[in-house]
Amino acid sequence: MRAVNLARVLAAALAAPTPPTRAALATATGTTRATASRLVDDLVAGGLLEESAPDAGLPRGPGRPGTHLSPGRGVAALGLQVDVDRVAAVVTDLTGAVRASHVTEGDFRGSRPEGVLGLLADVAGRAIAEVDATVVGARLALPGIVDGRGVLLRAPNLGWSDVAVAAVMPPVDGLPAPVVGNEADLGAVTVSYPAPGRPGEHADFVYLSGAAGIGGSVVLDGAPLRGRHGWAGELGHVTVDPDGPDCACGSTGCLEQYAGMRALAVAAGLEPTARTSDIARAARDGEPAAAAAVERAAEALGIALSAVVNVVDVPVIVLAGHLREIGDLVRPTLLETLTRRVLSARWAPPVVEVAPQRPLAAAVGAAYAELHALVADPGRRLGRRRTATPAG
Amino acid sequence: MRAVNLARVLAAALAAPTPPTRAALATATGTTRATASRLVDDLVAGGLLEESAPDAGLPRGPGRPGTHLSPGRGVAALGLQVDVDRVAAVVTDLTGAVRASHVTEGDFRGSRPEGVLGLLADVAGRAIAEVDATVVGARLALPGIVDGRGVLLRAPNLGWSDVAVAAVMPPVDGLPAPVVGNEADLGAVTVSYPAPGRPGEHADFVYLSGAAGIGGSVVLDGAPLRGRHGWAGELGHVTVDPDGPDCACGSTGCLEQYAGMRALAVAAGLEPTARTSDIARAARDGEPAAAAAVERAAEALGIALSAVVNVVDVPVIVLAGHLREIGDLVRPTLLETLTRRVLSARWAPPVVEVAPQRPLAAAVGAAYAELHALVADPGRRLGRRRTATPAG
DNA sequence: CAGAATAGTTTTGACATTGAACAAACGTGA
DNA sequence: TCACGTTTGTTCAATGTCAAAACTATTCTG
Repeated sequence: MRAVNLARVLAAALAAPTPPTRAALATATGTTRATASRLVDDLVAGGLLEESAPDAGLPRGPGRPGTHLSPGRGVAALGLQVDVDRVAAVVTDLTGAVRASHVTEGDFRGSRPEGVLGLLADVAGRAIAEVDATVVGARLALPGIVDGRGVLLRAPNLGWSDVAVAAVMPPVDGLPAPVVGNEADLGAVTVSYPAPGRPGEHADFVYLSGAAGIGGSVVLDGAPLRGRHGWAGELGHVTVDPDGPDCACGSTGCLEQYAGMRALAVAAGLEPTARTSDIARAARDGEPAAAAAVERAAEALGIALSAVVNVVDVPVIVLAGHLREIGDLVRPTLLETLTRRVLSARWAPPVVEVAPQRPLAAAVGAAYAELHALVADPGRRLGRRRTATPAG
Repeated sequence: MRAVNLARVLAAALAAPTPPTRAALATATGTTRATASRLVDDLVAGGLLEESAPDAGLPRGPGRPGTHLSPGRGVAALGLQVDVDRVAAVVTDLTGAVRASHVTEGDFRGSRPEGVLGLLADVAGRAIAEVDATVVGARLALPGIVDGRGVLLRAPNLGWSDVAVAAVMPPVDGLPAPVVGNEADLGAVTVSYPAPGRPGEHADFVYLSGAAGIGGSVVLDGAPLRGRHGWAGELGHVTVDPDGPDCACGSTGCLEQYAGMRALAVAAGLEPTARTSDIARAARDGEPAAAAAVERAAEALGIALSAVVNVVDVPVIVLAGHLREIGDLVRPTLLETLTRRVLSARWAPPVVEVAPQRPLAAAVGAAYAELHALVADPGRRLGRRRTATPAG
């Protein structure tokens, strides 16, 4: 099927670390130069790829130099994000460049969805207006449990329940309503793919995103594990100690009660709304309460994550969100706990990393995810382009 | 691509609950009757499908009756299994019928791999000799951690480490060395597929296999979750209580220390080698120690499994192996614990089931898995069959 | 027994891929 | 400087698969 090959060629072009030639794509996809060339022509005509001038200092040798192909800058996607303290919209093209970015801050705890999603549509409209590219889709990252049909079932920190985004959010610039996804799942996309379609350093890892609560995503082979209903990755409520403190979810001893920002602040003897940087500073300064709180969080993280690694065999942990700031503080104890409690640690030592600094990671990941949907089926956008029949 | 359609037609034929006709396969796969018919012809010629007489009491109506297609009985696979107390070999064909089955009992704790694998080759040879079908492959289920290249890294209850099966096991009847897999992963195959290629009641579930230790497999979309190295599903060593009893693995409070058969027997006040049925009987008879042990196991299972469900969103639990026999005893507490500790329980109530009684489930699942590999790529077996060109 | 309905086959045409040949563009070395 | 090798990209005929439609076969219905 042509659609399959089209997708494979485009994927190979985006995955290449440096702009490849038609011939390179042919060998990468396993087809002949003839077919690869024809497919590339269609992709260029559709704006998904661009022929870049061979000016750059790329490696040269004998033979005819090829024309190098870069991701097209004419197609882009809209990524949206709602947090407890801001709404944001970014527009990203196939090169991964953030072409526009708008944020509105606020306090959205216990807010009404109508108002917040109205604000979101506002920043989204402004972001799109700035960009000279066709926006192929929109995706929204929400800090909560989302069902398969675009309904947010529950976002505890926003205080939202059963929000049908498509029905509540005003339409943006003629685009269809955004696809809705989990904030951690979409944030993880920016780690598995530093740019759309370009694989990053890790393809298998656990992404732990500390925000108001603790969200997680298990990434396997570059794709977030979804599970039966798409609710996989709820690491915040894994039981760390069955006799531990009560949690708002109705259980006891959940990870969030040890490593959640609020719990951490209280245990450190600070205001419940203290910022993570304050907790980190106090711990680094040797304040006993803060240091003990961080240590306890590290061990709790180790217990919860060892369960994850035992069950899904993903020995790389990426700490993101607010957990980035205490990453180096928790790493030693976390690693030690993992090594002790993970059965396969002997053969695959656990790795703990801090996510690269990336503003609005969830929104950017949402845009990438939407672009990935395009890359998986380029034929849809190019249409049934028939072979150029000479008029006659 | 023709290979893809060939696989789709065969998969549809196997998935159908009742022998479908060519026309039914055409609509099921979305192709036209013409193509489906041609592909079916090739599959019948290759022995992968059989035209069954339309004698049976299948639904009849107006129109020309079609010829119904059943899985071919001419191709089969060899499934092997090594436990602490037996080795077994089964030969299964595409209909799912066990055509031959041989078992040799023994005590293989702390055994030497050479001897046991020799016994295994022996029963395998006898099983193959009985069957009049071409055996397309062999797969071996082992109770331990297996790497991607057919090496058993560690099977604690057998006492084996770093066993390269292909190098140690004598060849069986000219077959290539068996593919090696985890016992729980392969046992789970028989639950997701009651017959090769035929989807069962659940496509997403956690399979918990109690043998000497506790093995597990997380099945998503019919396929066991493999993870980065293929070691996913090690549920036996998920931490239930960080302050719990020491485990042989070096950690503390592992699930195996509560729900493993040995731990259960000791907690019930019986011999460490007591049979599960004895424990179950004692608990049912109201012996306090036994009842308390089972209750403790149920809660431990609930804590460990709630972590699994939170992380991978698979709300169906299937208890297999020795856990089958205490299934009804642990179910109430297990369900209650899951409901309390699983965040999404409100929207998807957990389900706990007992696996259907199936002798040598792991070996049968191993054979099925090998047949699935064939179904995924039927072209490999059929060869480059060219269109029937009339001689001339 | 005519007609409707469904199953399966044959034929024809469209289309994508392959393979080979060919033109284009560059470096190398005599 | 110029022939030669080398690599890129395109063109063209051949091949194979699928889709659409027409056609045959076989049953049930009235």
